[in-house]
Amino acid sequence: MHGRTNLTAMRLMDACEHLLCEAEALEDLTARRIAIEAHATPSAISYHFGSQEELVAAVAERVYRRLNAERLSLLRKAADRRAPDPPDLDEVIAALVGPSIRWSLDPTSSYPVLSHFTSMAKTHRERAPHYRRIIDNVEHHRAFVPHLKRIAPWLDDVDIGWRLNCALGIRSQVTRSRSRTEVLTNYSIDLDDPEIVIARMVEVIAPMFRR
Amino acid sequence: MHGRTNLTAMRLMDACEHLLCEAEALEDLTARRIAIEAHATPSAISYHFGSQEELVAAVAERVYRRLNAERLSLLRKAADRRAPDPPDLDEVIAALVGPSIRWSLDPTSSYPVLSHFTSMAKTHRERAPHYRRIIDNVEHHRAFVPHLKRIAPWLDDVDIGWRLNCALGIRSQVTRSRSRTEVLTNYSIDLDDPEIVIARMVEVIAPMFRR
DNA sequence: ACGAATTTCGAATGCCGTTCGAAACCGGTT
DNA sequence: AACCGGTTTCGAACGGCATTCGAAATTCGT
Repeated sequence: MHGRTNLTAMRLMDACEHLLCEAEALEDLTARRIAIEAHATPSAISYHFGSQEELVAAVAERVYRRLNAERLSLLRKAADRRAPDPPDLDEVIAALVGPSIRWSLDPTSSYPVLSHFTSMAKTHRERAPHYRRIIDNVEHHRAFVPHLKRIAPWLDDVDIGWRLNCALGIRSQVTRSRSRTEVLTNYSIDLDDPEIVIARMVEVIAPMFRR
Repeated sequence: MHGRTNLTAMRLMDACEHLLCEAEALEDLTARRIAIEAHATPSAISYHFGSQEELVAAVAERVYRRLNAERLSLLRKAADRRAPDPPDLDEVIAALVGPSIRWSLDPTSSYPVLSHFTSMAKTHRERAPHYRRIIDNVEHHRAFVPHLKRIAPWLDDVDIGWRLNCALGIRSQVTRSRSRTEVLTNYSIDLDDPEIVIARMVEVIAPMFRR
């Protein structure tokens, strides 16, 4: 009953993810198109997920898990490399923002799902539980706190969290407001090269954690 | 013909602005509701603006102008206070992000128009000319470049533009992802006090412009 | 006061997401 | 092999949406 382990439920999620990646704008995603691509009918979406909104949320959650796994893996690697000393600050920052940057520039990644999802959360009521469950989930960001605290022991948890939040804002600006970033930097930075962009971000974020 | 200096065109813009401020989500804004509030019919929107989208864009542009005027006024004030010496860095940053922060916390301001507008630009095709005209307009940001360059002469235009862009990302994060900011800072910062928030932002942005 | 141009209106169009009852399908029991 | 309850699929609705368009109404220069 209403299971999402069902075969067509899976096909609906895959179709939705694929369409979200291809879609230039969120309005290109319609229940009818998803259904056709999944060889099902629009009512299957309501049946298995309750609504199209919740289908997208389920897909976004799946993609988020993949991205966060990559982030945490890089963080662990950075911590292990220097253990038992504190990890390298630049490396930690790169672990935080790197995966998003690389995904957003990789045309084969599912990054568009995430940007479409957050804009959908704003278009519909953001307070809805199936949105908050995903948006307010910051466990994967909290994992960075203890490491950053070892690097900058003079900052307390609030300071660290605030700086983390600022770093995420910078990342969003770069991944989501590309045209603005281009104009402000006079088209002089190669925004297609993830490593250049990450280095630029580290250059700006690292000083937040230094005296 | 299709003029937006018309009386009902004005009433449509006012109604649209008002509804956008009240609206919890963008989906609450419908052509019918706008028309009712403006004592007109939905077709009046198409007639005067071409589409609902373009009506919202026109309203957003109007609000943007008010916000940017405030920003530039603060910047000028900061420059004048120290002339002919370079202005105070903290004051320049406060001029850049302050108005947005204050507006976003002032329930009587039209700030919701701007956040709804940017999320609408993402929902519909972002490349459409009436979006780019507004989003890519960064003249009011460019005005900050020469002042920042005097403060940090070792940075070139690209560095300054990049840091400006990062500062704007931080601002967006704080104004638009409030619940995330709250969680990451353990609810320990009073996000309702604009001056506290601005001080926190200066604390993080200023180091970008120091050696 | 007339006529052309501008503005308003209301019905119709074609989308959209979702609902709902009937049909189809499935695995386990007689 | 026939049956059956639970699960899934389907297709025809429904109401709401933005927009179009021709006809009515209004405005304004003459």
